[in-house]
Amino acid sequence: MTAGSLFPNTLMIRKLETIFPLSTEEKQALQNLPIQVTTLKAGRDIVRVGDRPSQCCLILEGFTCVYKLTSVGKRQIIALHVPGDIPDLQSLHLKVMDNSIASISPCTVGFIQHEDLRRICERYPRLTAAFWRETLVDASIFREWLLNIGRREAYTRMAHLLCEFLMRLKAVGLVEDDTFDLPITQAELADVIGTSSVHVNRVLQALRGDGLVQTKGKQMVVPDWEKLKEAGDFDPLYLHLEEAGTA
Amino acid sequence: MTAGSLFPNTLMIRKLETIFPLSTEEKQALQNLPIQVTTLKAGRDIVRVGDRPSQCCLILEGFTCVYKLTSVGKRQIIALHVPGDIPDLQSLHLKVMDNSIASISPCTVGFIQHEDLRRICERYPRLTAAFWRETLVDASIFREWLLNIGRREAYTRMAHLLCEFLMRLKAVGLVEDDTFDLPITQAELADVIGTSSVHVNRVLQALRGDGLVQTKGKQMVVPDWEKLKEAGDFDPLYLHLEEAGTA
DNA sequence: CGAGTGCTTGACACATTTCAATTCTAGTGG
DNA sequence: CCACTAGAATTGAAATGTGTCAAGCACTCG
Repeated sequence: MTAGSLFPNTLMIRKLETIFPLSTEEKQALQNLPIQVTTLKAGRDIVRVGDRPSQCCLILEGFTCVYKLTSVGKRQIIALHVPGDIPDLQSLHLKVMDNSIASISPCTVGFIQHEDLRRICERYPRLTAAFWRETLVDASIFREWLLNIGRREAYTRMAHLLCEFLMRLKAVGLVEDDTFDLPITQAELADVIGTSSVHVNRVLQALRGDGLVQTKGKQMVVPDWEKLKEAGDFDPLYLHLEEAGTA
Repeated sequence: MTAGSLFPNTLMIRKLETIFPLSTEEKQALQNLPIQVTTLKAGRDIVRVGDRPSQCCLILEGFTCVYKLTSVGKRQIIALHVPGDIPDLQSLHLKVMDNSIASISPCTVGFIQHEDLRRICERYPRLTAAFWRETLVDASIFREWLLNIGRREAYTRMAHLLCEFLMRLKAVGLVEDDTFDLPITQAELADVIGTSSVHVNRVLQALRGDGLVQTKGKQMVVPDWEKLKEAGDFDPLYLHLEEAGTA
């Protein structure tokens, strides 16, 4: 699963291209973007609240999360990002970070300078649109998470999250036989769905008991996609994957 | 409070201009945007999930909300919008609406065709940036709401919401003497902060009892901003108002 | 003045949190 | 290769925030 090892930017190109085909020139421009690749252990901050970054961070391998803290130290994970995502693309236009970003699993990430991104956006307006759209899909996921956390109970929330993960990982080729890696701790899952880790544990047991998921260590198996979808009240519309290629 | 009555677009221009000054040409282009103005009663849908709009909706007067429904009919309000906002700007790049938008109070709204917006974005890249930024601020608010709903209890959530409202309404000149109109039902407030209307009622009583807000009908008075801020665990960073004009 | 809608209140049910202890697991160094 | 250990998962029991139900009250508007 060493996605995009030859050219780190390939992952990003493939993803942007699912929206509308890119010209050779546009692809070339993306391919030539200078990118500085780094590896990280799990649980390391990549960007912090209050930072004024001059670069964006492209996930190449592993998982990262966007999180915020309450003044009493409670953590809410706002978003999970998988290879191909740019979790702080917003920083291109919002000077100060209003959230932190951390690695959840060991990660490879690449940093791209804002100025370089701005340059190719100026030259290729369609790339601007593509990047803009990326941030809009992120926002759409936030909206669904708000519904999920605000109006569904923990069992459903968790099922919903698993559905989303399955679909998003499938989209980047990280699912085989309804099985995917979920290198994330129960305490972290709790921070995602806004409950306690104890409750996450119980909810996962219930889901397993109902035959909706099986766990093999860090691996998740979804034996019955339709059943999980129903349990999670899941409609993939908000991921805006369908409309890809319909430009 | 008939904001922007002469030229409906003026409101939008004023808001975009808080980010960086616009050239006469850019302002002219915005001013000339064809816009179709309509008035609405409270509680009317403006756009619905599944729609594929060919226009965006600019709020001129009144309040609107973005909402989503659970399959069992529970509603979560994802966002509240005030005059000057464009709640479905996302539709410029996401074909299918993943949420609905409704008026909360009687409203005046203006519709702007996507093609017109696209045209001036092509011609004036800085306007693209400005619109993009608008959607990024929306997303930032989603993030804060996720923290709010996921990790704070109802009392704090409500205080936080009031803080946000006060600041956002101040930014568009709709606050006088720490007083602002909140033409929104308790049931709707419940849908905003993800609780029941009964609980909203009790929480509001508690806030009043603690001297954090006073209510005069539909009006809200905030006698002690610092105290409310603390009660709401509120830090305005996420609204990205400060950095305006620092271009 | 009636009617409807929104607000308020009380009592009870229940999902979820918190605390605390125990078991399991993976990674480390000897 | 095994003992050791820190972190993660699991379990139980009690505390609590919040939802639900149901009824009464109070506006507002025609």
